[in-house]
Amino acid sequence: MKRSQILIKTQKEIPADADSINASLLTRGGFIQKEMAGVYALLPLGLRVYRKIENIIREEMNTIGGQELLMNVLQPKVLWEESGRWGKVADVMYRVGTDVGLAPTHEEQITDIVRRRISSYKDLPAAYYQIQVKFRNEPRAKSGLLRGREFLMKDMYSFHENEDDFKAYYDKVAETYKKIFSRIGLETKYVKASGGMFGDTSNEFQVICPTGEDVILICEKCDFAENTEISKLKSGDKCPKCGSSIKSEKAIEIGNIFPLGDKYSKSMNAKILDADGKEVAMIMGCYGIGLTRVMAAVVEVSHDNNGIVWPESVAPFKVNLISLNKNSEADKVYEELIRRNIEVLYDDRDEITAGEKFADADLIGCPIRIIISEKSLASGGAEISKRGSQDSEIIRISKLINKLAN
RNA sequence: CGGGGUGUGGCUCAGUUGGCUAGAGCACCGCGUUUGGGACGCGGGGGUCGUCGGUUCGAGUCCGACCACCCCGACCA
Repeated sequence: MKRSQILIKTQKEIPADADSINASLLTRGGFIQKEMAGVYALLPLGLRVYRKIENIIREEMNTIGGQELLMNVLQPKVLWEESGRWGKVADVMYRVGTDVGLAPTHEEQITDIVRRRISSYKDLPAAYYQIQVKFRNEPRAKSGLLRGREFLMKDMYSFHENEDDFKAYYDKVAETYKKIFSRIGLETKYVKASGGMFGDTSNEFQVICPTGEDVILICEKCDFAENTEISKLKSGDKCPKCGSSIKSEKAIEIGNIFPLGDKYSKSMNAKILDADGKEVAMIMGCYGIGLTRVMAAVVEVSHDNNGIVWPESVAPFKVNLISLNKNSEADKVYEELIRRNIEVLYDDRDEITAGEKFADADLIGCPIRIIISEKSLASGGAEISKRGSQDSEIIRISKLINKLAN
């Protein structure tokens, strides 16, 4: 993609209403545009990052047998009355007229879909997921993409004939979540937490970060971790698992998995016949990842004074190619990269000073920067450097493409 | 939803005790000079000063209501 053709308008100034690092850098870099509190549009650059995250999640969900489907934003009141949540979630659910609401989550609808199609233990276990927009009327939206009123989420729901089967799948999902976040470049803690809307305990995936809203207690040695909202421990206590010291850390919750038991299957009459011909309520679990929140979390933990430092797996482009002094060599390299399917953002703009191109490249944060200029050509080729590193080297143009291809 | 703060070109802001054609920087358009860390000169375009009402000879400026955004709290599937 040529820089002169893509809709990016970087800005030097921090937006007056940017309340967080992610809002500031993503806005300045041209990834997002705020429309109102908690509502952001993904611009072409932001959408590219979002798609990378989405594809990683989709791939991993498919690997553990998740079947993708797409449910609805508009939710009928009658369904939510069945589960008894129409009144309960009134605060977070946007209403459209008197009988319709905008979906903040989809337990009701997935249960409705499954109960009308599955009536035998032979069809279980099963897991269904979607990647879709959610609406939650947050009393106070804040922190850019971290707490929005409209946001993108992957939510999966699993159905089982018994608790044991559910538990095995739950653990499998937890493992897969770890893998997903690690592929995205985020190190997570697996944290015991309250069930929030559902009342039971749940497990959260937290990224330790000073700008996080949550406070978690973690063991310095082992993997013990609890959210302070449910923990009886405090910083300095002994770890109940290994006896080491517990410390508290601020963190961002990017994923949350819940055992739902038979809460929805019972209230909504989602039953199957088991092997003995006995009618039982299905056991359910639900598993969420906030995609836009993940995007924000990456920025919160991976940036420097000059801008974002994207992990390669979710970077909008792998390479940021910069041409100085208008030269045909850079054009040729660009064409070759495109031909070889290497994602490249080519800063081909004339009448833009070198400093401005460098500043833009740092702000946008692609992992690899290549400069082709009179100076670089005179020293033997192209200058290549990694975002976040001061080091750079000159590489012959003939070798450049192969180096980038792997 | 309680307490506080802020609303002035696309962005960041200035605007004195109310005073006549509302400013700067960035961005944008034109011409020229520049070209390895957010260049410079000259010339341009772009504004219902959040909205509505009030006070006044006169309101960006004072008063009231409302709206929006931000902060602290409550809330957070």
